[in-house]
Amino acid sequence: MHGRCQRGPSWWQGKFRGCGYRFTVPRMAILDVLNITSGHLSAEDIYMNVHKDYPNVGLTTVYRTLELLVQMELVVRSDFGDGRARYELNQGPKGERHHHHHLVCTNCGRVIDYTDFIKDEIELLQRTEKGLSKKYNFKIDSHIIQFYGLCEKCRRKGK
Amino acid sequence: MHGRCQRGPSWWQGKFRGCGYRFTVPRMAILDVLNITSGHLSAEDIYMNVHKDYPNVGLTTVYRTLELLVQMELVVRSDFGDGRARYELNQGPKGERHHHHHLVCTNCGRVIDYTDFIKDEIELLQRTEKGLSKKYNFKIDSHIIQFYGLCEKCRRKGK
DNA sequence: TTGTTATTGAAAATCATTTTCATTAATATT
DNA sequence: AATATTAATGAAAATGATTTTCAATAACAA
Repeated sequence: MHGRCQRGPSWWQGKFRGCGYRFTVPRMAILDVLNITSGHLSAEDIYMNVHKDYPNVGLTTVYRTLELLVQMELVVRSDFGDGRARYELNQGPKGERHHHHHLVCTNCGRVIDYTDFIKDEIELLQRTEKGLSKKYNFKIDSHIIQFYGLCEKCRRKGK
Repeated sequence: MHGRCQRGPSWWQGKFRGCGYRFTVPRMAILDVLNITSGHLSAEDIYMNVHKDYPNVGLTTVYRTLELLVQMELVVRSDFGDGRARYELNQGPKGERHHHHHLVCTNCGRVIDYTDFIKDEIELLQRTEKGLSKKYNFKIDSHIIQFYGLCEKCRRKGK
């Protein structure tokens, strides 16, 4: 690959230092896992991945770091209704934010990100948000849109 | 009031019997609480309310009954991200279903139901669902739309 | 190199929810 | 109405994700 990645260890380090936090080995390891692995990882998933290379990083630290990363808006936490939170990086390697919503399979738990149709949704959301803000004097900061159903595989299995 | 209520003990009893379930005192008490109290109650909330009149109904039974009611589609379970599930009756006293979405205050936890803009949303959702179903061969059964932010009160307090 | 203090890991605590299991009670049957 | 059947119940224990506690460690400024 040519060129260098705009994100990665040194960028993260700067971000941490800038916020007054220390850039520690466990924190880097956790960010690495999130960066390399695609998908929606649970704290346990992340812990197990980190554990391969850094067996002395504890689960507690994973939770604490994730909390910090969410607060720093480097990571997004989602809840798909299976009793455990899921985490994913908020930004791609170039820093672009992939605003997306989720399709969640209620049978196998698979989560599909989709960015299609987002445009229409955004438009509706903006209208709705404007209307709701006015009517209820409610300041909207964020929203959740999720679809639940059966994924291709589980449909075929006739669940 | 004139006329009689289309919903209530005897109707519920019929529904239960029809499904092959017994209509017990705890189940009636729990439905009563859900019927009388408006809003989004946690299992604990319901337990405490039931407990006033029926001190020997246990929390376990509340959980079990709620699970049953959700499965019977008499009750809707929601998750507002505070670590406990919330429950509300799916139908008003006349049997009408109030399809609504939620505004959740991230400061005080207040939840506002809204039915405005639902028409637009439904339309968009149908389009989106159709598109997503086709593209990902995903059979969509349900969706969640929730807005998070600050309610009027909390805004004034300058949170 | 050293001091300061944020960060860490292990173990214990928390908290909502679920499971277990012996007892009770709703309903069908007599 | 009395009895039998078995679904439903309640108390206590178990579960499982997440949080807290606290003494030890390590990042980084001086």
